[in-house]
Amino acid sequence: MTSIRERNQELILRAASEEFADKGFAATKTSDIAAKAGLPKPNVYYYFKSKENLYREVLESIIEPLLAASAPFNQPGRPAEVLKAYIRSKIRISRELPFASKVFASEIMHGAPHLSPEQTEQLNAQAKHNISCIQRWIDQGLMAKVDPHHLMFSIWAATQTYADFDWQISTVTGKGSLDDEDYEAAVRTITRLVIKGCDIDETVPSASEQVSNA
Amino acid sequence: MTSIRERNQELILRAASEEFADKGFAATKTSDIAAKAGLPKPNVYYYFKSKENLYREVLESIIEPLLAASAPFNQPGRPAEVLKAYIRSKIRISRELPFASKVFASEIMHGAPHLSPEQTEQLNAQAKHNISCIQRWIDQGLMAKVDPHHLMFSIWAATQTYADFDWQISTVTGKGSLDDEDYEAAVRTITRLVIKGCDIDETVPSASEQVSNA
DNA sequence: GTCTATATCTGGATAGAC
DNA sequence: GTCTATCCAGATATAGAC
Repeated sequence: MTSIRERNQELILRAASEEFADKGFAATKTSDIAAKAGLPKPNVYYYFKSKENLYREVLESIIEPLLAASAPFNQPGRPAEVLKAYIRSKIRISRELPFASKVFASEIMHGAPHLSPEQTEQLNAQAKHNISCIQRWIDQGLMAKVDPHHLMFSIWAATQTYADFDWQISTVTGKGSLDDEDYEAAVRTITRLVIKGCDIDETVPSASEQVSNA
Repeated sequence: MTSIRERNQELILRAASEEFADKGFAATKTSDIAAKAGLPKPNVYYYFKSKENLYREVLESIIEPLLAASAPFNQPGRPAEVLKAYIRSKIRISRELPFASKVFASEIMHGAPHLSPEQTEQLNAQAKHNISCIQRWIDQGLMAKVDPHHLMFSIWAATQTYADFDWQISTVTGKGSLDDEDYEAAVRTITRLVIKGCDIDETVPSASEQVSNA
Protein backbone atom coordinates (compact mmCIF):
# COMPACT_ATOMS: atom_id res chain seq x y z
CA MET A 1 0.00 0.00 0.00
CA THR A 2 1.16 3.49 -0.77
CA SER A 3 0.59 5.99 1.99
CA ILE A 4 -0.47 9.56 1.33
CA ARG A 5 3.00 10.52 2.43
CA GLU A 6 4.69 8.46 -0.25
CA ARG A 7 2.28 9.63 -2.90
CA ASN A 8 2.74 13.31 -2.05
CA GLN A 9 6.51 13.05 -1.83
CA GLU A 10 6.53 11.44 -5.23
CA LEU A 11 4.27 14.14 -6.68
CA ILE A 12 6.50 16.88 -5.29
CA LEU A 13 9.71 15.22 -6.46
CA ARG A 14 8.38 14.80 -9.95
CA ALA A 15 7.14 18.39 -10.11
CA ALA A 16 10.42 19.64 -8.70
CA SER A 17 12.48 17.74 -11.30
CA GLU A 18 10.57 19.39 -14.10
CA GLU A 19 10.70 22.88 -12.62
CA PHE A 20 14.39 22.71 -11.74
CA ALA A 21 15.20 21.30 -15.18
CA ASP A 22 13.17 23.96 -16.89
CA LYS A 23 14.26 27.05 -14.98
CA GLY A 24 17.30 26.14 -12.95
CA PHE A 25 17.61 26.12 -9.17
CA ALA A 26 17.57 29.84 -8.44
CA ALA A 27 14.79 30.72 -10.87
CA THR A 28 12.47 28.00 -9.59
CA LYS A 29 9.79 29.07 -7.11
CA THR A 30 8.64 26.61 -4.48
CA SER A 31 5.11 27.89 -5.07
CA ASP A 32 5.35 26.72 -8.69
CA ILE A 33 6.53 23.31 -7.58
CA ALA A 34 3.60 23.07 -5.19
CA ALA A 35 1.16 24.21 -7.87
CA LYS A 36 2.49 21.68 -10.37
CA ALA A 37 2.24 18.94 -7.74
CA GLY A 38 -1.32 20.04 -6.95
CA LEU A 39 -0.52 20.65 -3.30
CA PRO A 40 -0.30 23.69 -1.05
CA LYS A 41 3.13 25.23 -0.71
CA PRO A 42 3.72 24.41 2.97
CA ASN A 43 3.49 20.72 2.12
CA VAL A 44 6.66 21.11 0.13
CA TYR A 45 8.41 22.36 3.25
CA TYR A 46 6.71 19.81 5.43
CA TYR A 47 8.01 16.89 3.39
CA PHE A 48 11.37 18.31 2.35
CA LYS A 49 12.49 20.93 4.88
CA SER A 50 13.91 23.35 2.30
CA LYS A 51 14.12 24.16 -1.39
CA GLU A 52 17.78 23.20 -1.38
CA ASN A 53 17.04 19.87 0.24
CA LEU A 54 14.45 19.09 -2.40
CA TYR A 55 16.91 20.07 -5.09
CA ARG A 56 19.53 17.75 -3.65
CA GLU A 57 17.10 14.85 -3.71
CA VAL A 58 16.35 15.45 -7.37
CA LEU A 59 20.06 15.63 -8.04
CA GLU A 60 20.72 12.45 -6.12
CA SER A 61 18.10 10.56 -8.12
CA ILE A 62 20.26 10.73 -11.23
CA ILE A 63 23.55 9.61 -9.67
CA GLU A 64 22.69 5.94 -9.45
CA PRO A 65 21.41 5.64 -13.05
CA LEU A 66 24.55 7.45 -14.22
CA LEU A 67 26.80 5.05 -12.38
CA ALA A 68 24.72 2.11 -13.59
CA ALA A 69 25.27 3.21 -17.19
CA SER A 70 28.96 2.39 -16.75
CA ALA A 71 28.16 -1.22 -15.90
CA PRO A 72 29.51 -2.47 -19.27
CA PHE A 73 32.93 -1.24 -18.19
CA ASN A 74 32.76 -3.15 -14.93
CA GLN A 75 32.87 -6.62 -16.45
CA PRO A 76 35.25 -8.12 -18.98
CA GLY A 77 34.27 -7.39 -22.56
CA ARG A 78 35.59 -6.40 -25.93
CA PRO A 79 35.74 -2.70 -26.92
CA ALA A 80 32.94 -2.90 -29.50
CA GLU A 81 30.36 -4.47 -27.23
CA VAL A 82 31.24 -2.41 -24.16
CA LEU A 83 31.22 0.93 -25.95
CA LYS A 84 28.03 0.12 -27.83
CA ALA A 85 26.24 -0.85 -24.62
CA TYR A 86 27.56 2.26 -22.88
CA ILE A 87 26.42 4.64 -25.60
CA ARG A 88 23.00 3.01 -25.64
CA SER A 89 22.65 3.31 -21.86
CA LYS A 90 23.64 6.95 -21.88
CA ILE A 91 21.14 7.78 -24.61
CA ARG A 92 18.48 5.86 -22.72
CA ILE A 93 19.10 8.00 -19.64
CA SER A 94 18.80 11.18 -21.69
CA ARG A 95 15.50 9.94 -23.01
CA GLU A 96 13.97 8.40 -19.92
CA LEU A 97 15.25 10.80 -17.28
CA PRO A 98 15.41 14.06 -19.21
CA PHE A 99 14.60 16.31 -16.27
CA ALA A 100 17.06 14.86 -13.81
CA SER A 101 19.65 14.75 -16.60
CA LYS A 102 19.23 18.46 -17.19
CA VAL A 103 19.42 19.25 -13.50
CA PHE A 104 22.65 17.28 -13.32
CA ALA A 105 24.08 19.04 -16.38
CA SER A 106 23.21 22.44 -14.96
CA GLU A 107 24.79 21.47 -11.67
CA ILE A 108 28.03 20.41 -13.36
CA MET A 109 28.05 23.52 -15.51
CA HIS A 110 28.08 25.69 -12.41
CA GLY A 111 30.86 23.77 -10.74
CA ALA A 112 28.77 21.18 -8.85
CA PRO A 113 28.16 23.34 -5.75
CA HIS A 114 25.50 20.97 -4.41
CA LEU A 115 27.20 17.63 -5.06
CA SER A 116 28.62 16.01 -1.95
CA PRO A 117 32.32 15.11 -1.98
CA GLU A 118 31.29 11.45 -1.85
CA GLN A 119 29.12 11.76 -4.95
CA THR A 120 31.84 13.64 -6.77
CA GLU A 121 34.34 10.97 -5.83
CA GLN A 122 32.06 8.12 -6.90
CA LEU A 123 31.47 9.64 -10.31
CA ASN A 124 35.10 10.55 -10.73
CA ALA A 125 36.31 7.09 -9.76
CA GLN A 126 33.97 5.46 -12.26
CA ALA A 127 35.09 7.88 -14.97
CA LYS A 128 38.74 7.13 -14.29
CA HIS A 129 38.02 3.41 -14.34
CA ASN A 130 36.35 3.69 -17.74
CA ILE A 131 39.22 5.74 -19.10
CA SER A 132 41.87 3.31 -17.88
CA CYS A 133 39.84 0.49 -19.40
CA ILE A 134 40.04 2.23 -22.77
CA GLN A 135 43.76 2.81 -22.27
CA ARG A 136 44.22 -0.93 -21.69
CA TRP A 137 42.44 -1.73 -24.95
CA ILE A 138 44.77 0.65 -26.73
CA ASP A 139 47.79 -0.97 -25.13
CA GLN A 140 46.49 -4.38 -26.20
CA GLY A 141 46.14 -3.15 -29.78
CA LEU A 142 42.36 -3.61 -29.75
CA MET A 143 41.73 -0.02 -30.86
CA ALA A 144 43.56 2.95 -32.30
CA LYS A 145 45.64 5.31 -30.15
CA VAL A 146 42.90 7.83 -29.40
CA ASP A 147 43.23 9.95 -26.26
CA PRO A 148 40.92 8.10 -23.85
CA HIS A 149 40.03 11.23 -21.87
CA HIS A 150 38.90 13.14 -24.90
CA LEU A 151 37.09 10.10 -26.26
CA MET A 152 35.08 9.88 -23.04
CA PHE A 153 34.34 13.61 -23.11
CA SER A 154 32.99 13.27 -26.64
CA ILE A 155 30.80 10.30 -25.74
CA TRP A 156 29.41 12.02 -22.68
CA ALA A 157 28.71 15.20 -24.58
CA ALA A 158 27.16 13.53 -27.61
CA THR A 159 24.80 11.42 -25.52
CA GLN A 160 23.93 14.03 -22.89
CA THR A 161 23.07 16.60 -25.51
CA TYR A 162 19.75 14.88 -26.25
CA ALA A 163 18.52 15.77 -22.76
CA ASP A 164 20.38 19.03 -22.15
CA PHE A 165 19.82 20.75 -25.46
CA ASP A 166 16.46 19.30 -26.43
CA TRP A 167 15.24 22.77 -27.38
CA GLN A 168 17.99 23.13 -29.96
CA ILE A 169 17.34 19.65 -31.29
CA SER A 170 13.62 20.33 -31.59
CA THR A 171 14.26 23.63 -33.33
CA VAL A 172 16.70 22.21 -35.85
CA THR A 173 14.83 19.00 -36.61
CA GLY A 174 11.47 20.77 -36.57
CA LYS A 175 10.05 17.99 -34.40
CA GLY A 176 8.37 18.64 -31.09
CA SER A 177 9.87 15.48 -29.65
CA LEU A 178 11.98 12.65 -30.96
CA ASP A 179 10.49 9.20 -31.53
CA ASP A 180 11.96 5.68 -31.27
CA GLU A 181 13.53 5.87 -34.71
CA ASP A 182 15.17 9.24 -33.94
CA TYR A 183 16.82 7.83 -30.83
CA GLU A 184 17.92 4.77 -32.78
CA ALA A 185 19.49 7.08 -35.36
CA ALA A 186 21.28 8.93 -32.56
CA VAL A 187 22.67 5.70 -31.14
CA ARG A 188 23.69 4.53 -34.63
CA THR A 189 25.45 7.80 -35.45
CA ILE A 190 27.38 8.12 -32.20
CA THR A 191 28.26 4.43 -32.19
CA ARG A 192 29.55 4.65 -35.74
CA LEU A 193 31.72 7.68 -34.99
CA VAL A 194 33.24 5.93 -32.00
CA ILE A 195 33.68 2.43 -33.45
CA LYS A 196 34.97 3.45 -36.85
CA GLY A 197 36.75 6.51 -35.49
CA CYS A 198 38.76 4.30 -33.15
CA ASP A 199 39.38 1.48 -35.65
CA ILE A 200 37.56 -0.99 -33.43
CA ASP A 201 36.99 -4.49 -34.74
CA GLU A 202 33.28 -5.23 -34.80
CA THR A 203 33.38 -8.88 -35.73
CA VAL A 204 32.02 -11.21 -33.09
CA PRO A 205 34.57 -13.80 -31.94
CA SER A 206 33.76 -17.28 -33.24
CA ALA A 207 32.58 -20.01 -30.85
CA SER A 208 35.99 -21.69 -30.90
CA GLU A 209 37.74 -18.45 -30.05
CA GLN A 210 35.33 -17.83 -27.22
CA VAL A 211 35.98 -21.30 -25.84
CA SER A 212 39.71 -20.88 -26.22
CA ASN A 213 39.52 -17.84 -23.95
CA ALA A 214 38.29 -19.96 -21.07
CA MET B 1 40.71 57.50 -27.15
CA THR B 2 38.61 55.41 -24.83
CA SER B 3 36.12 57.37 -22.75
CA ILE B 4 35.33 56.48 -19.17
CA ARG B 5 31.98 55.35 -20.48
CA GLU B 6 33.49 52.78 -22.81
CA ARG B 7 35.91 51.58 -20.19
CA ASN B 8 33.22 51.11 -17.55
CA GLN B 9 30.82 49.41 -19.93
CA GLU B 10 33.58 47.02 -20.85
CA LEU B 11 34.41 46.33 -17.22
CA ILE B 12 30.78 45.64 -16.41
CA LEU B 13 30.26 43.43 -19.43
CA ARG B 14 33.29 41.35 -18.63
CA ALA B 15 32.30 40.96 -14.99
CA ALA B 16 28.73 40.12 -16.00
CA SER B 17 29.88 37.39 -18.41
CA GLU B 18 31.81 35.69 -15.68
CA GLU B 19 29.08 35.97 -13.08
CA PHE B 20 26.31 34.81 -15.40
CA ALA B 21 28.46 31.93 -16.62
CA ASP B 22 29.34 30.93 -13.11
CA LYS B 23 25.96 31.15 -11.43
CA GLY B 24 23.32 31.48 -14.13
CA PHE B 25 21.01 34.43 -14.73
CA ALA B 26 18.69 34.12 -11.75
CA ALA B 27 21.37 33.36 -9.19
CA THR B 28 23.58 36.25 -10.24
CA LYS B 29 23.33 39.41 -8.13
CA THR B 30 23.89 42.77 -9.79
CA SER B 31 25.78 43.81 -6.66
CA ASP B 32 28.27 41.01 -7.33
CA ILE B 33 28.68 42.13 -10.91
CA ALA B 34 29.32 45.67 -9.73
CA ALA B 35 31.78 44.48 -7.11
CA LYS B 36 33.68 42.35 -9.64
CA ALA B 37 33.79 45.32 -12.03
CA GLY B 38 35.05 47.54 -9.21
CA LEU B 39 32.15 49.98 -9.57
CA PRO B 40 29.13 50.94 -7.46
CA LYS B 41 25.95 49.07 -8.22
CA PRO B 42 23.94 51.99 -9.65
CA ASN B 43 26.51 52.31 -12.42
CA VAL B 44 25.39 48.94 -13.69
CA TYR B 45 21.87 50.30 -14.00
CA TYR B 46 23.05 53.60 -15.38
CA TYR B 47 24.89 51.92 -18.25
CA PHE B 48 22.61 48.97 -18.83
CA LYS B 49 19.13 49.89 -17.58
CA SER B 50 18.37 46.42 -16.15
CA LYS B 51 19.89 43.09 -15.21
CA GLU B 52 18.04 41.44 -18.05
CA ASN B 53 19.34 43.98 -20.55
CA LEU B 54 22.89 43.35 -19.43
CA TYR B 55 22.33 39.62 -19.72
CA ARG B 56 21.03 40.03 -23.25
CA GLU B 57 24.14 41.95 -24.25
CA VAL B 58 26.37 39.17 -22.93
CA LEU B 59 24.25 36.66 -24.79
CA GLU B 60 24.40 38.68 -27.98
CA SER B 61 28.19 38.84 -27.84
CA ILE B 62 28.45 35.12 -28.57
CA ILE B 63 26.03 34.99 -31.51
CA GLU B 64 28.36 36.50 -34.07
CA PRO B 65 31.35 34.27 -33.18
CA LEU B 66 29.06 31.26 -33.33
CA LEU B 67 27.81 32.18 -36.78
CA ALA B 68 31.34 32.98 -37.89
CA ALA B 69 32.44 29.47 -36.90
CA SER B 70 30.23 28.13 -39.70
CA ALA B 71 32.15 30.11 -42.31
CA PRO B 72 33.80 26.96 -43.72
CA PHE B 73 30.34 25.76 -44.75
CA ASN B 74 29.61 29.00 -46.58
CA GLN B 75 32.18 28.53 -49.31
CA PRO B 76 32.83 25.60 -51.61
CA GLY B 77 35.09 22.99 -50.08
CA ARG B 78 35.59 19.29 -49.62
CA PRO B 79 34.17 17.51 -46.56
CA ALA B 80 37.52 16.88 -44.87
CA GLU B 81 38.72 20.46 -44.97
CA VAL B 82 35.36 22.03 -44.10
CA LEU B 83 34.67 19.75 -41.14
CA LYS B 84 38.21 20.05 -39.82
CA ALA B 85 38.05 23.85 -39.96
CA TYR B 86 34.62 23.84 -38.34
CA ILE B 87 35.66 21.64 -35.44
CA ARG B 88 38.75 23.76 -34.88
CA SER B 89 36.69 26.97 -34.84
CA LYS B 90 34.18 25.56 -32.39
CA ILE B 91 36.90 24.41 -30.02
CA ARG B 92 38.56 27.80 -30.32
CA ILE B 93 35.32 29.50 -29.24
CA SER B 94 35.02 27.20 -26.24
CA ARG B 95 38.53 28.11 -25.28
CA GLU B 96 38.59 31.83 -26.02
CA LEU B 97 35.04 32.74 -25.04
CA PRO B 98 34.34 30.29 -22.24
CA PHE B 99 32.05 32.56 -20.26
CA ALA B 100 29.81 33.67 -23.11
CA SER B 101 29.76 30.05 -24.33
CA LYS B 102 28.46 28.90 -21.00
CA VAL B 103 25.86 31.63 -20.87
CA PHE B 104 24.69 30.59 -24.31
CA ALA B 105 24.56 26.92 -23.33
CA SER B 106 22.57 27.70 -20.21
CA GLU B 107 20.20 29.82 -22.27
CA ILE B 108 19.62 27.01 -24.75
CA MET B 109 19.20 24.48 -21.97
CA HIS B 110 16.31 26.48 -20.56
CA GLY B 111 14.58 26.89 -23.89
CA ALA B 112 16.20 30.13 -25.06
CA PRO B 113 13.73 32.47 -23.28
CA HIS B 114 15.93 35.52 -23.87
CA LEU B 115 16.95 34.93 -27.49
CA SER B 116 15.12 37.14 -29.97
CA PRO B 117 13.21 35.43 -32.78
CA GLU B 118 15.70 36.96 -35.22
CA GLN B 119 18.68 35.46 -33.40
CA THR B 120 16.96 32.10 -33.18
CA GLU B 121 16.18 32.23 -36.87
CA GLN B 122 19.74 33.22 -37.82
CA LEU B 123 21.25 30.36 -35.85
CA ASN B 124 18.67 27.91 -37.09
CA ALA B 125 19.13 28.93 -40.72
CA GLN B 126 22.88 28.47 -40.47
CA ALA B 127 22.43 25.09 -38.82
CA LYS B 128 20.06 23.94 -41.55
CA HIS B 129 22.47 25.16 -44.20
CA ASN B 130 25.32 23.17 -42.67
CA ILE B 131 23.17 20.08 -42.45
CA SER B 132 22.02 20.30 -46.07
CA CYS B 133 25.64 20.79 -47.07
CA ILE B 134 26.51 17.49 -45.39
CA GLN B 135 23.53 15.83 -47.04
CA ARG B 136 24.82 16.99 -50.43
CA TRP B 137 28.22 15.44 -49.73
CA ILE B 138 26.49 12.18 -48.89
CA ASP B 139 24.46 12.32 -52.09
CA GLN B 140 27.67 12.94 -54.02
CA GLY B 141 29.27 9.90 -52.45
CA LEU B 142 31.93 11.98 -50.70
CA MET B 143 31.12 10.53 -47.31
CA ALA B 144 29.19 7.67 -45.70
CA LYS B 145 25.43 7.78 -45.16
CA VAL B 146 25.48 9.22 -41.64
CA ASP B 147 22.41 11.10 -40.45
CA PRO B 148 23.50 14.73 -40.92
CA HIS B 149 21.36 16.07 -38.07
CA HIS B 150 22.81 13.70 -35.54
CA LEU B 151 26.30 14.24 -36.87
CA MET B 152 25.93 17.99 -36.28
CA PHE B 153 24.51 17.40 -32.78
CA SER B 154 27.54 15.28 -31.94
CA ILE B 155 29.99 17.87 -33.25
CA TRP B 156 28.27 20.71 -31.39
CA ALA B 157 28.15 18.72 -28.18
CA ALA B 158 31.73 17.44 -28.35
CA THR B 159 33.17 20.89 -28.99
CA GLN B 160 30.90 22.88 -26.63
CA THR B 161 31.61 20.54 -23.75
CA TYR B 162 35.07 22.06 -23.23
CA ALA B 163 33.44 25.33 -22.20
CA ASP B 164 30.22 24.10 -20.63
CA PHE B 165 31.53 21.25 -18.54
CA ASP B 166 35.01 22.54 -17.74
CA TRP B 167 34.53 21.56 -14.12
CA GLN B 168 34.02 17.92 -15.08
CA ILE B 169 36.98 18.02 -17.41
CA SER B 170 39.20 19.53 -14.74
CA THR B 171 38.04 16.97 -12.20
CA VAL B 172 38.62 13.97 -14.44
CA THR B 173 41.92 15.10 -15.94
CA GLY B 174 43.14 16.44 -12.62
CA LYS B 175 44.31 19.62 -14.34
CA GLY B 176 43.19 23.06 -13.25
CA SER B 177 43.06 24.23 -16.83
CA LEU B 178 43.88 22.75 -20.19
CA ASP B 179 46.95 23.88 -22.14
CA ASP B 180 47.66 24.20 -25.86
CA GLU B 181 48.47 20.52 -26.20
CA ASP B 182 45.25 19.48 -24.46
CA TYR B 183 43.16 21.52 -26.87
CA GLU B 184 45.12 20.10 -29.79
CA ALA B 185 44.36 16.61 -28.50
CA ALA B 186 40.68 17.53 -28.27
CA VAL B 187 40.65 18.76 -31.87
CA ARG B 188 42.55 15.66 -33.01
CA THR B 189 40.19 13.28 -31.24
CA ILE B 190 36.94 14.87 -32.40
CA THR B 191 38.29 15.31 -35.93
CA ARG B 192 39.31 11.69 -36.09
CA LEU B 193 35.94 10.43 -34.90
CA VAL B 194 34.17 12.53 -37.50
CA ILE B 195 36.50 11.96 -40.47
CA LYS B 196 37.05 8.25 -39.98
CA GLY B 197 33.55 7.71 -38.63
CA CYS B 198 32.07 9.13 -41.82
CA ASP B 199 34.53 7.44 -44.21
CA ILE B 200 35.73 10.80 -45.46
CA ASP B 201 38.65 10.86 -47.88
CA GLU B 202 41.47 12.91 -46.41
CA THR B 203 43.79 12.97 -49.38
CA VAL B 204 44.37 16.41 -50.86
CA PRO B 205 43.34 16.62 -54.50
CA SER B 206 46.35 16.80 -56.82
CA ALA B 207 47.12 19.99 -58.73
CA SER B 208 45.76 18.52 -61.96
CA GLU B 209 42.49 17.54 -60.31
CA GLN B 210 42.17 20.99 -58.80
CA VAL B 211 42.63 22.57 -62.19
CA SER B 212 40.22 20.16 -63.81
CA ASN B 213 37.54 21.39 -61.43
CA ALA B 214 37.71 24.89 -62.90
C1' DG C 1 -0.96 15.54 8.87
C1' DT C 2 -2.72 19.67 6.32
C1' DC C 3 -3.14 24.40 4.91
C1' DT C 4 -4.17 29.76 5.72
C1' DA C 5 -2.05 33.67 6.88
C1' DT C 6 2.05 35.98 7.83
C1' DA C 7 6.91 37.06 9.14
C1' DT C 8 11.35 37.98 7.24
C1' DC C 9 14.79 38.78 4.14
C1' DT C 10 17.07 39.24 -0.17
C1' DG C 11 18.03 41.71 -4.09
C1' DG C 12 16.46 44.59 -8.25
C1' DA C 13 15.78 49.18 -9.03
C1' DT C 14 15.81 54.35 -8.20
C1' DA C 15 15.58 59.20 -5.99
C1' DG C 16 18.24 62.70 -5.39
C1' DA C 17 22.70 64.74 -3.54
C1' DC C 18 27.12 65.79 -5.52
C1' DG D 1 28.09 61.51 -15.14
C1' DT D 2 28.62 59.29 -10.48
C1' DC D 3 27.27 57.12 -6.24
C1' DT D 4 24.84 57.03 -1.21
C1' DA D 5 20.84 55.80 0.84
C1' DT D 6 16.54 53.78 0.37
C1' DC D 7 12.40 51.70 -1.46
C1' DC D 8 9.65 47.77 -2.34
C1' DA D 9 8.39 43.49 -4.87
C1' DG D 10 8.74 38.89 -4.50
C1' DA D 11 10.25 34.60 -2.59
C1' DT D 12 11.66 31.45 1.26
C1' DA D 13 10.12 29.77 5.25
C1' DT D 14 7.05 29.16 9.38
C1' DA D 15 3.45 29.94 13.16
C1' DG D 16 -0.52 28.29 14.44
C1' DA D 17 -5.48 27.05 13.43
C1' DC D 18 -7.83 22.94 11.89
